[in-house]
Amino acid sequence: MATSELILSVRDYDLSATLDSGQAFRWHRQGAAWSGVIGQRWVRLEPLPEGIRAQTMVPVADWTWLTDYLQSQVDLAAILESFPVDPPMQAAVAACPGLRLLRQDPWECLASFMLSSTKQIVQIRQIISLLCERHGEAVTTPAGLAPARAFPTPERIARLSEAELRDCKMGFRAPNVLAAARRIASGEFHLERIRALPHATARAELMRLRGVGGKIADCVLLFAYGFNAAFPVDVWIKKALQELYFPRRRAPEKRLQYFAATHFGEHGGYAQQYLFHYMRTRKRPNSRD
DNA sequence: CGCCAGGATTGAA
DNA sequence: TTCAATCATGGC
Repeated sequence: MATSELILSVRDYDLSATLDSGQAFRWHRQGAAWSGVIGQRWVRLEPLPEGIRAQTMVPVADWTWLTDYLQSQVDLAAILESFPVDPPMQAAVAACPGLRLLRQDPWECLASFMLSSTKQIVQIRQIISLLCERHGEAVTTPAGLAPARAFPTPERIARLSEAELRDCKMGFRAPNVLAAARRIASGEFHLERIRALPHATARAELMRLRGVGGKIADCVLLFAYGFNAAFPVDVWIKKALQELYFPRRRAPEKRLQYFAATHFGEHGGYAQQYLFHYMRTRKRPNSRD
C-alpha cells in the first residue's frame, strides 16, 4: 500500500533499458515494474502508456528528487539529433528507443564504479547488494516485500574495517573504497565541489582518488554530475569503436580515446550509453548454436 | 587450466 | 607522452 503516488507524464522513456543498462546497479525487476532505493526512499516505478507511475512508502510533497534522478524532463529527441549521423550510431539509436541517462548521487556512483573494476555487471550488483544489506540504513518498504536499505554513506563506510569490506567480495577494491570514504567523511575531499568545476578539472580531481582512473572518473562525471560530454571507454566500447568505426585496421589506444572524445559531440555520454547498450544486447549467444 | 569482466598503477621506451 | 607488464578476483 503506497503512501504517495505520482503519474509522471513522459514520452520516450524505456524504464527497463535505462535501469538495467549498467549505469545503476540496485534496481529490481518486478514484471514490467521496477523497485529500488533513491537516497533514503524506497520507490516503485511502473511504465504506463502515458508515462511512469511512481509509488513511495513515505509522504512526498516535492518529487524533484525523482525527476532529477530519472532525468525525465530532458528532451531526448534533441539529444539524439546532436549525435553524429553515421551507420553505427543510427543502428544503436534504432536498437534502444527510450534509453536515458540517470542523474545519480555522486558518492553512490563513485563507490559503485570503484567496485566495477574488472567485474561483470552481475558481480558488481552482488557486491553492492552485500554492502547495502550489511551496512546500509533500513528504509521503509511495503509489508510483505523484502526489506530495502540505503546505500551506506561515506561516514558509515569510513567506520568499517577493510576486512568487513572484503567480506562483501570487494577484493583489492576494498582498501580503495575505504580510503575514499575516509577522505570524503573527514571533509578533506569534497564531492559537491566537483560539480562546479570545469570538465577537465573535475576529471583530474576525481582521479586523485586511488582506484579511480580515467574510465571510472568519466562514469562518475557522466552518471552523477551530468557532464554529458564525458565518454567512458570500457572493453565493450573499445570493441564497439574498433569493430564499427575501424573495421579494417587495429586502432591504437590513443586513437580510440581521441575518437571517443571528439567524434560524438556535446552529448557524447548519451551516445556512449546507446553504443554500450547496443553492443551488450544485440548478440545474445545461444548456447546451442 | 583458460579466459574474461563497464580497470588502475607502475615502470619502460 | 604512450606503451606493455603487472596486479588481482570470482565465475563459467
